[in-house]
Amino acid sequence: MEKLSRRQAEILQWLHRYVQENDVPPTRAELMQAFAFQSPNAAESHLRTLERKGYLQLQRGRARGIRLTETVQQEGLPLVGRVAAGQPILSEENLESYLPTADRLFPEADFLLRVQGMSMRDAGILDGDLLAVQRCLEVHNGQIAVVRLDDEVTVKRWQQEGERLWLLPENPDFAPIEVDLGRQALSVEGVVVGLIRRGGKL
Amino acid sequence: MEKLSRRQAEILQWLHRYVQENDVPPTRAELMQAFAFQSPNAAESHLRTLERKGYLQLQRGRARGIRLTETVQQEGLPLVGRVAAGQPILSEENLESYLPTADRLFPEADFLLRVQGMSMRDAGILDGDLLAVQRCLEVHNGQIAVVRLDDEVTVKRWQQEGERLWLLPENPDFAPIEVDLGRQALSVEGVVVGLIRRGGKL
DNA sequence: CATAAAACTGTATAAATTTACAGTATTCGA
DNA sequence: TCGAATACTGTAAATTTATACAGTTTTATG
Repeated sequence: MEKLSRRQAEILQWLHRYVQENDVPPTRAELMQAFAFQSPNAAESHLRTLERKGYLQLQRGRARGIRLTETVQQEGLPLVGRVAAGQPILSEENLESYLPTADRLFPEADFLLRVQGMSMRDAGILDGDLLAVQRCLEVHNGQIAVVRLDDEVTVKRWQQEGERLWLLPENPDFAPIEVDLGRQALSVEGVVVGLIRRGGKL
Repeated sequence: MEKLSRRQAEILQWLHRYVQENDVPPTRAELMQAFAFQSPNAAESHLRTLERKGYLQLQRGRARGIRLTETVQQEGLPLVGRVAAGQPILSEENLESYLPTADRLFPEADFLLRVQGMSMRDAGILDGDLLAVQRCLEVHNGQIAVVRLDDEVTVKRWQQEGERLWLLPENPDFAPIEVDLGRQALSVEGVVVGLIRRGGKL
């Protein structure tokens, strides 16, 4: 979406608050008053600009016919299922669905990942759970990380000492993975900041 | 709130849908068209009636100045923390806070309960987790139930054979609880239908 | 530096919208 | 059965609102 000038962003923000508070979008005159414009056309042209840039939609010939575009209102989080080899984790192929409103519960999260397997059982992470993941470059010891190793995405607890990294499962049936960061390619997809479990198997 | 006639309810419902779909309340003329009235005053007087009965608020002299009263729109779920003895689980005293939008993730749930203790660890339920609970009267074997026993609220897996009930923890460090339904008072608060875990200890 | 876009003033008017007034027929509770 | 409330028709302003047109000044941007 095309970038907004400072003034335009200011006006868009005001529009949001106005609708929030009044349940009705404002008129040109009201926008004019709020910003102390001397002309209704100042309001009009700002609205036209915001429409052109895709932030709202004007319904011609209707009083207060201003529709704020969805994307600005609430986003939700994309849900990543089975991760295809070689694909970026948030690519179309991996997108299983989309949970609206999930971003409200986990404001820091960037996406949700469906857990496969029981290797983190003792950390309270079961097969089928959805992990809220925040993208990041660095992981601190003790955090649970989502990493890609040999084109496989895995969730493990991070334990690093210099170049030596252990990816620790939380289940005695699984063995820790040892990684030499100097030799092996490993990419960090993010850290786990939350969990959602839904439905039947409970 | 004063009762609505069939026609009035019909109109209120239409108003709700209209706002939902258009982000703007309708004009008298639009309401008139939708119901095939021959006069805008039919719309006007219906709106006045609905206002008098408290279902909406008309902003005089403003185009589309119709505010629908915030009906108890089940937005979000109440979060129950420590449950006080003798109090109904959803009473004011027990309400810790309120998670807006959580109802979207767990449509069947009636409230959230903060878990205390590790007795359900092996079911992936850890101390501090939030359980989405659906109120119900009956629990089936194998479901995880929220029950009140001797004025204490506890979360356990349900295993019943006739009058004999076992409340099974999912952690070898805890002992099962045996209940004789004929003798002991036990009230079912609901069954677990989901789980939310947030933040740091991950 | 030229040119476009941004950010306005100022005026005017057509169209949209609210809202008052004057009725009629029907239903419903007391 | 009587009055009030419901559910409308029909008309006509008064007011609100959108929006076109004609400008000016400032700020980015290639």
